[in-house]
Amino acid sequence: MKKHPAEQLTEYLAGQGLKSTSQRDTILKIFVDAGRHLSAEELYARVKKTRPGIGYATVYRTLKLLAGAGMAEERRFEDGFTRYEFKAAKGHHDHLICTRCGEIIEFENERIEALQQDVARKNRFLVQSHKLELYGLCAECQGKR
Amino acid sequence: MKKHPAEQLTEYLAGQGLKSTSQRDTILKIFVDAGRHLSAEELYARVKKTRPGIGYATVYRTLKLLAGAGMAEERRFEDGFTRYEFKAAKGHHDHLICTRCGEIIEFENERIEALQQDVARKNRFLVQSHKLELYGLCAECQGKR
DNA sequence: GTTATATTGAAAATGGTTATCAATATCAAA
DNA sequence: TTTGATATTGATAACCATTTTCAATATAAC
Repeated sequence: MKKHPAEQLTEYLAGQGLKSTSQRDTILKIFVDAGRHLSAEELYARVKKTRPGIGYATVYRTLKLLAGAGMAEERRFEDGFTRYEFKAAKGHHDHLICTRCGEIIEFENERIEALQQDVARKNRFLVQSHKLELYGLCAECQGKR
Repeated sequence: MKKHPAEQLTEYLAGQGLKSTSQRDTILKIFVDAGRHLSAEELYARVKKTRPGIGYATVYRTLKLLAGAGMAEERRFEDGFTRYEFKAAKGHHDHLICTRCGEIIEFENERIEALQQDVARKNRFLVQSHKLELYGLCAECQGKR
């Protein structure tokens, strides 16, 4: 019984004593519809098309808010850009990142996850989160020299 | 038959038509001696103690130079800081990062590496490099609530 | 030594992100 | 529904790590 992102946000805001605004609803909708791995700038560009009045700062603020609400995840890739990913109920996944065209492919591998736990255990380390990124060339870009 | 970092750098510079300077030698020495995972700022602070005359920009420039020479590796962790790691001949390794005290533990696991290749193969992806970071609490910090 | 040019240090510039602040919108209470 | 306390917004300034600029200086080849 999954809730729509919109109500999820509304409930979060109410619970925190924060207010619902049309800006937040708009940004969330565009963020969710856009798919994943958007930078603040990319999101801002899309938001502008629908609601030119919305400011840069509001996009940043909303992204932080969503991250706080557990609805978005902040990730820094090696290219130096911070991207946000809509966080549905689905489990953790990692990324293949094409260094040529920028394509990002998601994957999951529970055997890798299990081995990570082994490593952590050996180091008496309690894992809270992890990040695995494989950088290289996607199938298409391998042909392009 | 491994070369000293100093000569390694000298050879690289000569090969590129660049010049050896006392600043570069000093920064390299301090960087190598300091151990790993230094931010530019941390390195600058250490350099200042020995050679107060050396400027901020020169430290940044030298770090980039070393990265270009394959003697240093640039890494962006989730805390937002870029750190540099001296890159000896030793193989690739990954990191356990304590979110409380900042400690960074290195590890290697060839089974994980092998599984990564499997994942890449399935996606027809050619891996050039990768990054695996486990964030959590180190043994010491687990006790500290 | 001369000379061409790479390098340096200081300061200004850059670029992504965050803080400031007056104007405005939201929501609960009256 | 009007009011009032306060959260939010948009524009802009501020931040901060990193990079660039530029005149002065050091280096390496001649």
